[in-house]
Amino acid sequence: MDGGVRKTGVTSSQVAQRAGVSQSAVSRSFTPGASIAPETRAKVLAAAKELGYRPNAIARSLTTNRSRIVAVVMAYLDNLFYPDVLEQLGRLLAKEDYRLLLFTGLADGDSDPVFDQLMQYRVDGIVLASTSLSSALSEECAAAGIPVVLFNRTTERDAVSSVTTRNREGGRRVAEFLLAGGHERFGYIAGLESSSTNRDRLAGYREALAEAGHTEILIEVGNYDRAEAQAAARKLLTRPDRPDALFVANDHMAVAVMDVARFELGLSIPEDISIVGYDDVGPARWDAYGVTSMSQPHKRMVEATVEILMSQINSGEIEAEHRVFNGELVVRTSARLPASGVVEVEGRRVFRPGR
Amino acid sequence: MDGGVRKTGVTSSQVAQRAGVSQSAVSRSFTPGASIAPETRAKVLAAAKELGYRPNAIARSLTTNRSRIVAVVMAYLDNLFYPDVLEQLGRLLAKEDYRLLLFTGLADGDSDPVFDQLMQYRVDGIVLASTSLSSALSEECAAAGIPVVLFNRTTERDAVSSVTTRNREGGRRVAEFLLAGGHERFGYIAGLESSSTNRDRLAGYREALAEAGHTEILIEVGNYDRAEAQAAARKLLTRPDRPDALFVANDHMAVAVMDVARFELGLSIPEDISIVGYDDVGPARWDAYGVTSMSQPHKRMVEATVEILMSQINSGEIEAEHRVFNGELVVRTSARLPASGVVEVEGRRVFRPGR
DNA sequence: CTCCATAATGCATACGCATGCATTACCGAG
DNA sequence: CTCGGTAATGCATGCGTATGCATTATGGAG
Repeated sequence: MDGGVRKTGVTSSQVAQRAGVSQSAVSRSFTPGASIAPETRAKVLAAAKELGYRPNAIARSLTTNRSRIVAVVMAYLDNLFYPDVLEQLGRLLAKEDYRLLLFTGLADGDSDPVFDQLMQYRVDGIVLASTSLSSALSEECAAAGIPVVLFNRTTERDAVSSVTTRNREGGRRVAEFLLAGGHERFGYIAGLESSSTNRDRLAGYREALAEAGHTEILIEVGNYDRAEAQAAARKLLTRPDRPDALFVANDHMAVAVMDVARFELGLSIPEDISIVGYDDVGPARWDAYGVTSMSQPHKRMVEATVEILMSQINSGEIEAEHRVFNGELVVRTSARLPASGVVEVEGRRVFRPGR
Repeated sequence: MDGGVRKTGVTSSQVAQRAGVSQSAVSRSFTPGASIAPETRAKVLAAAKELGYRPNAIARSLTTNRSRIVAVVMAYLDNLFYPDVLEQLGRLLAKEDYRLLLFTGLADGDSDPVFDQLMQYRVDGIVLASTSLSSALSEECAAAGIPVVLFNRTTERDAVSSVTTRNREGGRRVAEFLLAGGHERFGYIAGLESSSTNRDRLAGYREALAEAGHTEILIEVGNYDRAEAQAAARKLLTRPDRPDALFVANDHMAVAVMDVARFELGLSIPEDISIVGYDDVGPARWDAYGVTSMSQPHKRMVEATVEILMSQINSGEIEAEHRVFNGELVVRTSARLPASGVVEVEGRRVFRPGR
């Protein structure tokens, strides 16, 4: 089970010998801004090329105490929102000369199980997408000087930064849209109930509905899972008092719900029921669904995430920073249109209720 | 731009001092199978816990010459096939106590740009999904003793293992299915033309059609991209001699094509045109699409990938291994049914032409 | 032509851990 | 009671790089 003899690579000393210089000179040749004569550097680079030398990032990390690796913990990869985020995250981190160590395959909620792994690799930063971290571990990170950014989740704890959108306002906006559309019976298909994102969206939705006199919301839980969302939809949509307006906590579940509504239950959308989702993710935009959905500006969110990381890594100051973005209700065909409030902005139809 | 003073973590020497033992003893306490007295180990672990010690994986890598990191290079994350693969890859690697370093955001074709990065981190293995590697670099890996596995691509080069399905046979099967359905005019929407996967699928398709006397295939190129595939579909489907049978190189493009066919061109599927895809990926199974598609057993493919990696890492023998799996044509509603050959297997309807 | 400031280079060491080797402790057999 | 064998432990060193410090080379000013 272990006979592997990995050939040890070319070292800086070997290059040094070849080039007739010291190991230090080799090191400096690969360090931007180091004090090294151009011709020496040229000699070194030539020798390095001949030998196929590449600096050993592992050894470098040992001395610099910087790994140039950012850990990303991500769940729900079957929700295209996250692969999108992942791809851009990888791109931006690469631009900053950082690598991305991915941890996946665990559920939402607590990332504690993988925490040891992260720490062992002395990552320079941590991004937790669609998941959170226990209070004890957050503080351990802060103590160790490792910046942590929650993506699309929040927590009240300090020392942990976050990047989110105004989910409460988003929920309100959805309610206003559905109310303006003249709907009467409101439903909600929840994500993971413990997630801040889900709680806030529901809170805003409920709030705005209550202000309009609608205090009853039919709720089922989908846990951000396609199959569970479909089961929830079956329950909700076969009731005698079936809602005529349904807010689904994200698009990943919304398209699943639409499949059930249309193909299992034979409902017409939006004639029989209006459906509004969240995220404005790929499939929601596809013609077969055309989900009316609260968009999240994920590009800017990822940019903010990387900005926070880089700033904290470079300054060494771990001060929790909370970036909150605005969403926009993108209007498509999955929900009845209100008489007014739908406007065209930058090629998209969005809902902006008049004041 | 750099004032960060990362607090250096707790070291094994500190733990040793605390526990009143040597640094070696601490190291051995964390090394399974090492010679260490149970009570000594207990003392060490206690001290380690008090101090919050975690072995430094970076330093360990330096001495063991093993990073326990596998690099994964992956393109097309917007095609759910790949996130699926990624998730499982992460899961299986974690089970083997390996970490996953992700490189993404680059196009199909050549992974050379990120190659330096990989090598600098002395990864123990490399998985190239939906992309390939130049011949020179492949050999460099082999020379360095780093196993490389191509996932869903092949190459004639030695020293590089691969995991694929029988794409040629898959293409044939699709052709047979469409022929059995009585179609007359055949089209193909290609993926990236330089990819082995695309070439093989088309070759099999063309071969089987030719055997049946159909030598003309209308071909447009979609490059595995949604927008390009839709543009290709518009061209192909507005021709006067529009095909009545269309094979699309993967499902990611197939659903895009269906959207164009149905919602832009008002075609009925499968009445006006039959569409067959490849991969049997998430959206293809959704009721709104119901794509008839060649499935790829991605779970087993990922398992094989990890098996190859582990075997080569542990043995140190880098001998190219090629694992080839069989697909199955899963029959849904996007293509006209043939009179015979569709059978029910394990809850799925598949096409298995009689001999 | 001399002298000094600066750039370039080498030397030596540290980073945190694993591991071969030597040493010590321990236990059972004779 | 002695001896040999094994388990447990410590010591010392190496892994490949970065970097502070000392030293040497260089070039320009006076």
